Amino acid sequence: MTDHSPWADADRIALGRTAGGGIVATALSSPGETARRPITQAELPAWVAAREAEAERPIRWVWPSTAEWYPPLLAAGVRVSRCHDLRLSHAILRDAVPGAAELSRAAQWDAPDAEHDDRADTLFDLDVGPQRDDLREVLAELDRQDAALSAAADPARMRVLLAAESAGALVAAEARAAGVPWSAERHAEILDEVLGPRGPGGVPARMTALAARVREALGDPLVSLDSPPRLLRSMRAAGIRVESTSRWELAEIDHPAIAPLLEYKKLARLLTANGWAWLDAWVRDGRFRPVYVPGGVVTGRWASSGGGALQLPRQLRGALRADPGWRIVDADVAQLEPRVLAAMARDERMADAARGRDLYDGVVADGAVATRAEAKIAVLGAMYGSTTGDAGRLVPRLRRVYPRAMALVDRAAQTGENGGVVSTWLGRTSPPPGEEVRRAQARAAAPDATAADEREARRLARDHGRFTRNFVVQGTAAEWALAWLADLRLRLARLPAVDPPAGAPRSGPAFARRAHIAFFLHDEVIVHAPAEQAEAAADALRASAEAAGRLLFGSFPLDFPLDLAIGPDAADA
DNA sequence: TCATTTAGCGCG
DNA sequence: AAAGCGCGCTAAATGA
Repeated sequence: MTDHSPWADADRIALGRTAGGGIVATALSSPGETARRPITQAELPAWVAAREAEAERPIRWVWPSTAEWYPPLLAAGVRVSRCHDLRLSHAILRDAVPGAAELSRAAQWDAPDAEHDDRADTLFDLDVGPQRDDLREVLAELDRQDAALSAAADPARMRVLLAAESAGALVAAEARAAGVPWSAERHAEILDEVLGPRGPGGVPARMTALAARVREALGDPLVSLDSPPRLLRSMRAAGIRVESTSRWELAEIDHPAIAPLLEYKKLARLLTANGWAWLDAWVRDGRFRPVYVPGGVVTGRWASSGGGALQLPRQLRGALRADPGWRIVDADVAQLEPRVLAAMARDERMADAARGRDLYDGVVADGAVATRAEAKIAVLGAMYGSTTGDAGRLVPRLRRVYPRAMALVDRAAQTGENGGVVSTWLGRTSPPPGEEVRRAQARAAAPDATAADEREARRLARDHGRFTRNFVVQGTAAEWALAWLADLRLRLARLPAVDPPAGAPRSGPAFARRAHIAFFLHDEVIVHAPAEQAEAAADALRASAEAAGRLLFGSFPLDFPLDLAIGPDAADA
């Protein structure tokens, strides 16, 4: 490089706004700011793309919020390689670094992202944006975060966490822009097959028929099956002794009304949650576009808002359909959470049980329990804090065989029960016990406390202990998954662009021209890939899983095997 | 009448 | 009515 452009040399480029609302970029290198430039809204995508192209090493774009700043770039076909999401990083550092008082005071960073409107051409909603989008504030917050990072318990791990969290935000925006390839035709077929044709008022014929059978069996020709209180009264009148109308309780009952009622509930659920109305509202042009909310769960998992992206019933998986000439490459990690637990605890015996096979089979082979089903109950029970029933009986046997892993979750539970804070492998911290817990403790400690007060306080403390027990595992699993996604998106981005099918529009998001992440759900990734890149995408998924394990846990001998399938070409299906 | 809570069930 | 963690969504019930 002869030219030494400050932009090409920059480690980070921060984006913000001037007092007048214009966009301004600054180049940041280790000594400080090296260049500043105003950019119009219209030229921003091309300018960003040019910086990405000329950079000597990957640029990290620093911006207030990926959810607000990235979608317009994606709409213009521009991707970035890395970013630092100030809002997401703020939330992590604020809670994880005890001395980060300045971050706590900068409360404007606690406000949620503005809803991005796909149709609007404004970058964001101005009543949320200006205060933290102001470039001076962006740079001030970045300074605060850099300082907090240095003060973190383990700055190196925290740096990985912030990078992973930010990369996740990029994936969320990209996956939404790409959409899940979804066959509305196939979805409607499934609805027709399962629910039957829609009768008067839009009520499916099979539901009407089942409801009639239930009412007949109850001897109550008018009862509404959709109202739990009325249904409960009607069932009791018919001599059925139940406390609720939930499925798990009804399943125990022997009565002619039960079978059709359970079937009715199943259909009603499909109709209301993912029926024709859902199809209408959420599927357009062959794509389902859920709104992902990175960092939306306290543990660091993503949440979603709208469309129920995280609850798509297995029943409808058949509607997930690749474009002609493309393939669905679907991968999920087998037993992610117990694997992560084994690695965190450095429990080599548990890692041995997991390596190269189904972890539950390994637990059986270790003689801890007799069957795979028991192993699953025991392992989940250990991570969730079960104390009764089968799990209560089986968990102690696990404690003898995997003392290190069990000690880790037991300690996390004890800390939470005592009102303490626990943290994930990379350093995300659990929220302290809430108001309700503290009030109950205070009541139980008062001189006039009753036995009931004390029981209530202990119950709430144990509830919080189960939460912190699970937090360390669920949260670290979320970190592993973010690392997997982050590495995967960069690998996929290196695949060559393919020509769109003849007649297809040649413009549009550049990433739709190659294999890309189309869906993510805690431990599962769906890649939509041109047929000729399907194998490369599968290799990338596996290589990224391997890389994520090494990034978090170094040389600890544990693998993260994927259940991976390449779907059929649409034409074969 | 509208806003909030509850019951129930889908996902990991 | 959950035991045993974390979510979102819908319709009905309840509260204001």
